[in-house]
Amino acid sequence: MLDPHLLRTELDHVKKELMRRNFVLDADTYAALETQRKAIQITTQELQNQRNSGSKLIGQAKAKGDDVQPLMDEIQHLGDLLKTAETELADVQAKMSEIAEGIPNILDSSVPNGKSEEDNQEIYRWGDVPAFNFTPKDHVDLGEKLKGINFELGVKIASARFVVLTGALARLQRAIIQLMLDTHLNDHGYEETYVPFLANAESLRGTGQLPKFEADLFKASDSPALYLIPTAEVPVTNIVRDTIVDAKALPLKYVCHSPCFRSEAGAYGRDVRGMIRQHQFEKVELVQIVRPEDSQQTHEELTQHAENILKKLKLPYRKVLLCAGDTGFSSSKTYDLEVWLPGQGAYREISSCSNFKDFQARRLQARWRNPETGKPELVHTLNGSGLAAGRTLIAVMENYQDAQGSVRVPEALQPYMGGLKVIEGRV
RNA sequence: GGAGAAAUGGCCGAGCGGCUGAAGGCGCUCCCCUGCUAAGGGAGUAUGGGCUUUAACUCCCAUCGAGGGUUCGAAUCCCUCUUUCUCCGCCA
Repeated sequence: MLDPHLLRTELDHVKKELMRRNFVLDADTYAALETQRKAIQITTQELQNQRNSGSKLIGQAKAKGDDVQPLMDEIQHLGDLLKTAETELADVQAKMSEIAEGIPNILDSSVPNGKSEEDNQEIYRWGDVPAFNFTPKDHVDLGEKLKGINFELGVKIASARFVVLTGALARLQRAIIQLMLDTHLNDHGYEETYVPFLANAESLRGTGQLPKFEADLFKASDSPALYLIPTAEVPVTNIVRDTIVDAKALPLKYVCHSPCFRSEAGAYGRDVRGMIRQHQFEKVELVQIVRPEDSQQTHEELTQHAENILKKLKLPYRKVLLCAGDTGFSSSKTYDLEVWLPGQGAYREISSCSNFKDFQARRLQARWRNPETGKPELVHTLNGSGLAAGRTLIAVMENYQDAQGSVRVPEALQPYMGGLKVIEGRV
């Protein structure tokens, strides 16, 4: 959510900023509501004031034993007026917050203009794209040959966009997750967390998935309303909802492995082959809660932490700064890390690292006590995949394949595979 | 799942329908005092909004788990919900 103060005082500026996202803010409607709100709030509070002071007089008169009836007659009628005013006020406020909750974050000034992924800005590439003296297979063919990835079983047990992993490949995914967790714990100083995989509406509202993107979620229960988490960002960031964090405790650095569930409602026909786009996938998520002045720097560091995993696995990737049109609703600035997939001959997203600044914090009422002002102030929140485990598995398979269709185990993963160096096809 | 009890500031804890945004204690901050320490004395110590076309102060409004209701007036009375605790049952 944006600062209501900003919406009040610099509405035109906000509108102009949001144009970069192709988001059209109905400023006139909002401004009209704001004018109404102000007027109604003033009358409401004036009425409340009259009632309060009148009631106080009655109390005092009663204590003295005076006749109270005339006073009571005087303020009795206020009740109805107040009720009307209060209802009207609540109504206007509800309308305003409905609009406000649907407004995306203002982009950082460093975010380039652009409409779609094509306008994203490549920052740099890392690693050498492997040269094969044979035609590299994609992970679907490799997985079939290695008898470790089975999409038919996913369909049988659940539906399309689910998968069953077995044997060494299932273990390889777990090894990848272990490597990531250990790296973030030991090298990057994160704290491991274990969280609910179902989240309530309030939590999802806090991180920005609700109310606007309910269609992307799986709802698991109606009362209470619970949703399968689309990312660990939701439960982990909500750790600080409605809290005032001690300044000395910042930054909070959490790492969390979790499954993620996405309905992929808008993705019919996209990435139907393979496990690029699944309803359920594993991810290791990094979340940081920081002082506002630190978030810019933290964003760079957090992205670096995700990159370090790719480097440990020696997977070629590129770092991309998302353009205005491709940056997510809650984010002010996002770097994507895209890993090279030989099977597709393309770079594909494997991590997304975002600085939300105070956008989520305001929805979450996540604050810290600034020692300089002594006042509670909003924190900044950031997160990034470090990394998506399913896609990492794919990337390892495709980049480490040989002509026989076997997959070498990257050195960094061998300790987690009981020393196994090569995954070979089996009968 | 059944029965009962409870929910008040950073924490503990009081609170008869009116003078209670809230006693008292602890903690914390500042000041005073005493070589140091300990002890002692004094003052202060919730959040959000009205609120910006200077800001601060004063002022006004809201908030005692949440939401409704009764009333001129609710922390206090009534209803619903949530959560926590105790006992029973069930369970990895």
